[in-house]
Amino acid sequence: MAIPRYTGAVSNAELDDLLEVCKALANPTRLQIMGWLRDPSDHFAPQADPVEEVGVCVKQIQEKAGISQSTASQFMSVLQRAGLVESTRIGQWTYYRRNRERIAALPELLSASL
Amino acid sequence: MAIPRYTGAVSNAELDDLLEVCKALANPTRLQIMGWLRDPSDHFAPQADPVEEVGVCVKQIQEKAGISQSTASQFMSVLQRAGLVESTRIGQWTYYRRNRERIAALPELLSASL
DNA sequence: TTCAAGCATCGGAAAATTCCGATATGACGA
DNA sequence: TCGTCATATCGGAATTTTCCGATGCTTGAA
Repeated sequence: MAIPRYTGAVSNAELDDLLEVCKALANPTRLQIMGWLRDPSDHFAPQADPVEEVGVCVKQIQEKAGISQSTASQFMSVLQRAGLVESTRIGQWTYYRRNRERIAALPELLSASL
Repeated sequence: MAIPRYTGAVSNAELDDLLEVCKALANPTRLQIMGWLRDPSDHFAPQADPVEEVGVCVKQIQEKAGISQSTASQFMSVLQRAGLVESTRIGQWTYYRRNRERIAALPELLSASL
């Protein structure tokens, strides 16, 4: 049984975490989407449920980004797995919104890692 | 001639910049290297020139990371193009060190973009 | 000048990512 | 119950990234 060695200021889990975030953001469209989600009502048309509460549905993101439906769905999954967005299913829609806590913690994670 | 439209809080150039940073960090080895460069003397053996001043030579990084010489050189180029490290050539060695200003500015860039 | 060390670049095989259309699932309305 | 809409997932072609060995360049010592 190997004894884990203390390797620095940041745990491996945190580094893996940061890596996932970087991979998720290492795509121009996904990075843009994150920007649009900062001010949803500025970038997306009105929809059934209030944008500011639940977020933006996949269809709106797909149209805005000019990508296929399947790609839009996959992109949002990638962002969600990285913890950058949260989702709520209401009826036939899945609404995505920024994960504010997580995003607010990123600068600190960055400062601690590089 | 198209008139550029104001599209939000962050310029396209800044987004491209952030994208390059994310791409550079979206690799486990490169991310690790950035961490090692925070405390070079803790992670690398002594070398001809003082680590704290000029940085770490490619050979040390290569050995620490367990990658080939060519890969080490390429990885450092990627990090440099993203602005994350600076280099100094002294004799036969190329020393790489963190770009402190740039790294210090990252949290703000991040906060402004997502 | 010659040799070796350190680094950068080239060429390419393998792996991962991108992004699509097709298809499946569940919700809603007629 | 059917058909439609929004979304998720599957399978795969195209592109990009990864990472290597081979090669070329520059420096410093002999």
